[in-house]
Amino acid sequence: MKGKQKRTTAKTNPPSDDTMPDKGPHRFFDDVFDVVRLIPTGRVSSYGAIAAYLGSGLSARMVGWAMNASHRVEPPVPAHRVVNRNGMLSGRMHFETPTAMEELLQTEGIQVNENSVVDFAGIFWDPSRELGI
DNA sequence: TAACTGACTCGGC
DNA sequence: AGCCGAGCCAGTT
Repeated sequence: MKGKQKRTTAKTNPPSDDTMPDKGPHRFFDDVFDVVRLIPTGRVSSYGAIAAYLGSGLSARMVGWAMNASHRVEPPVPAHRVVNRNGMLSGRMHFETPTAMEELLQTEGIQVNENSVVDFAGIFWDPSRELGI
Protein backbone atom coordinates (compact mmCIF):
# COMPACT_ATOMS: atom_id res chain seq x y z
CA MET A 1 0.00 0.00 0.00
CA LYS A 2 1.20 3.40 -0.85
CA GLY A 3 -0.63 4.94 2.06
CA LYS A 4 -1.13 8.27 0.41
CA GLN A 5 -1.25 8.90 -3.27
CA LYS A 6 0.18 12.23 -4.17
CA ARG A 7 -2.26 14.20 -6.29
CA THR A 8 -2.69 11.76 -9.08
CA THR A 9 -6.35 12.40 -9.67
CA ALA A 10 -6.90 16.10 -9.50
CA LYS A 11 -4.20 17.12 -11.88
CA THR A 12 -4.55 20.83 -12.13
CA ASN A 13 -2.05 20.86 -14.93
CA PRO A 14 0.23 23.49 -13.49
CA PRO A 15 1.97 25.75 -15.96
CA SER A 16 5.37 24.43 -15.12
CA ASP A 17 5.56 21.11 -13.44
CA ASP A 18 5.70 18.13 -15.73
CA THR A 19 4.27 19.70 -18.81
CA MET A 20 7.18 20.73 -20.91
CA PRO A 21 9.70 21.87 -18.36
CA ASP A 22 10.77 25.27 -19.50
CA LYS A 23 14.23 24.25 -18.42
CA GLY A 24 14.90 27.45 -16.65
CA PRO A 25 18.18 26.73 -14.88
CA HIS A 26 18.86 23.71 -17.05
CA ARG A 27 19.01 25.71 -20.23
CA PHE A 28 22.73 25.95 -19.66
CA PHE A 29 23.28 22.40 -20.86
CA ASP A 30 21.36 22.96 -24.06
CA ASP A 31 23.28 26.13 -24.69
CA VAL A 32 26.53 24.24 -24.37
CA PHE A 33 25.32 21.55 -26.73
CA ASP A 34 24.23 24.12 -29.24
CA VAL A 35 27.56 25.91 -29.22
CA VAL A 36 29.53 22.69 -29.53
CA ARG A 37 27.40 21.65 -32.47
CA LEU A 38 28.41 24.87 -34.19
CA ILE A 39 32.08 23.98 -34.12
CA PRO A 40 33.00 23.42 -37.77
CA THR A 41 34.68 20.26 -38.91
CA GLY A 42 38.41 20.57 -38.70
CA ARG A 43 38.29 23.09 -35.87
CA VAL A 44 38.38 22.70 -32.12
CA SER A 45 37.31 24.78 -29.16
CA SER A 46 37.95 24.74 -25.45
CA TYR A 47 35.85 24.39 -22.35
CA GLY A 48 36.82 27.80 -21.11
CA ALA A 49 36.01 29.51 -24.41
CA ILE A 50 32.54 28.02 -24.45
CA ALA A 51 31.98 28.91 -20.82
CA ALA A 52 33.14 32.45 -21.51
CA TYR A 53 30.80 32.72 -24.49
CA LEU A 54 27.83 31.68 -22.40
CA GLY A 55 29.44 34.03 -19.96
CA SER A 56 27.05 34.03 -17.04
CA GLY A 57 29.50 33.25 -14.31
CA LEU A 58 29.75 29.77 -15.70
CA SER A 59 32.57 27.50 -14.96
CA ALA A 60 34.50 25.58 -17.56
CA ARG A 61 33.96 22.52 -15.43
CA MET A 62 30.27 22.55 -16.18
CA VAL A 63 31.01 22.55 -19.88
CA GLY A 64 32.95 19.36 -19.40
CA TRP A 65 30.18 17.97 -17.29
CA ALA A 66 27.70 18.84 -20.01
CA MET A 67 29.84 16.88 -22.42
CA ASN A 68 29.42 13.90 -20.17
CA ALA A 69 25.69 14.08 -20.78
CA SER A 70 26.10 14.94 -24.44
CA HIS A 71 26.20 11.31 -25.46
CA ARG A 72 22.51 10.90 -24.78
CA VAL A 73 21.17 13.99 -26.51
CA GLU A 74 20.03 14.52 -30.05
CA PRO A 75 21.33 15.49 -32.41
CA PRO A 76 24.73 14.17 -31.38
CA VAL A 77 27.22 16.63 -30.00
CA PRO A 78 30.78 16.56 -31.41
CA ALA A 79 32.30 16.51 -27.96
CA HIS A 80 35.61 15.39 -29.44
CA ARG A 81 36.09 18.90 -30.80
CA VAL A 82 36.28 20.30 -27.31
CA VAL A 83 39.65 20.20 -25.60
CA ASN A 84 41.22 22.05 -22.75
CA ARG A 85 43.02 25.36 -23.01
CA ASN A 86 46.30 23.63 -23.78
CA GLY A 87 44.82 21.74 -26.71
CA MET A 88 45.10 18.46 -24.84
CA LEU A 89 42.49 15.76 -25.24
CA SER A 90 41.69 15.75 -21.55
CA GLY A 91 38.32 14.12 -22.15
CA ARG A 92 39.51 11.18 -24.19
CA MET A 93 39.04 8.73 -21.32
CA HIS A 94 35.33 9.46 -21.30
CA PHE A 95 34.76 8.20 -24.81
CA GLU A 96 33.92 4.64 -25.59
CA THR A 97 37.58 3.95 -26.10
CA PRO A 98 40.58 6.02 -25.01
CA THR A 99 41.58 6.49 -28.63
CA ALA A 100 38.13 7.32 -30.03
CA MET A 101 38.54 11.05 -29.52
CA GLU A 102 41.91 11.17 -31.20
CA GLU A 103 40.75 9.07 -34.13
CA LEU A 104 37.66 11.20 -34.64
CA LEU A 105 39.79 14.32 -34.78
CA GLN A 106 42.22 12.74 -37.21
CA THR A 107 39.31 11.71 -39.38
CA GLU A 108 38.36 15.36 -39.57
CA GLY A 109 41.85 16.31 -40.63
CA ILE A 110 43.10 17.39 -37.23
CA GLN A 111 46.52 16.12 -36.32
CA VAL A 112 47.04 14.87 -32.81
CA ASN A 113 50.42 14.32 -31.25
CA GLU A 114 50.76 12.86 -27.78
CA ASN A 115 47.17 13.62 -26.83
CA SER A 116 47.56 17.22 -27.96
CA VAL A 117 46.08 18.97 -30.98
CA VAL A 118 48.75 20.05 -33.44
CA ASP A 119 48.55 23.74 -34.35
CA PHE A 120 45.90 24.20 -31.71
CA ALA A 121 46.08 27.98 -31.95
CA GLY A 122 45.65 27.81 -35.72
CA ILE A 123 42.46 25.77 -35.74
CA PHE A 124 41.07 27.06 -32.50
CA TRP A 125 37.44 28.09 -32.86
CA ASP A 126 36.38 30.77 -30.44
CA PRO A 127 32.59 31.11 -30.19
CA SER A 128 32.90 34.62 -28.82
CA ARG A 129 34.80 35.63 -31.91
CA GLU A 130 33.00 33.53 -34.53
CA LEU A 131 29.47 33.96 -33.27
CA GLY A 132 29.89 37.47 -32.04
CA ILE A 133 30.89 38.81 -28.69
C1' DT B 1 19.50 16.67 3.18
C1' DA B 2 24.39 17.67 3.03
C1' DA B 3 28.66 16.81 1.05
C1' DC B 4 31.69 15.42 -2.70
C1' DT B 5 33.04 15.18 -7.26
C1' DG B 6 34.41 16.69 -11.76
C1' DA B 7 36.18 16.02 -19.65
C1' DC B 8 38.55 23.46 -16.26
C1' DT B 9 41.00 27.65 -15.45
C1' DC B 10 43.58 31.17 -12.99
C1' DG B 11 46.53 33.04 -9.59
C1' DG B 12 50.06 32.53 -6.12
C1' DC B 13 54.34 30.29 -4.26
C1' DA C 1 59.69 25.65 -13.93
C1' DG C 2 56.08 22.95 -11.62
C1' DC C 3 52.84 22.32 -7.65
C1' DC C 4 48.88 23.85 -4.78
C1' DG C 5 44.49 26.05 -3.64
C1' DA C 6 40.26 28.50 -4.86
C1' DG C 7 36.12 29.40 -7.75
C1' DC C 8 32.56 27.68 -10.37
C1' DC C 9 27.58 24.93 -11.02
C1' DA C 10 25.00 20.83 -11.49
C1' DG C 11 24.64 15.95 -10.88
C1' DT C 12 25.47 11.92 -7.97
C1' DT C 13 25.70 9.33 -3.53
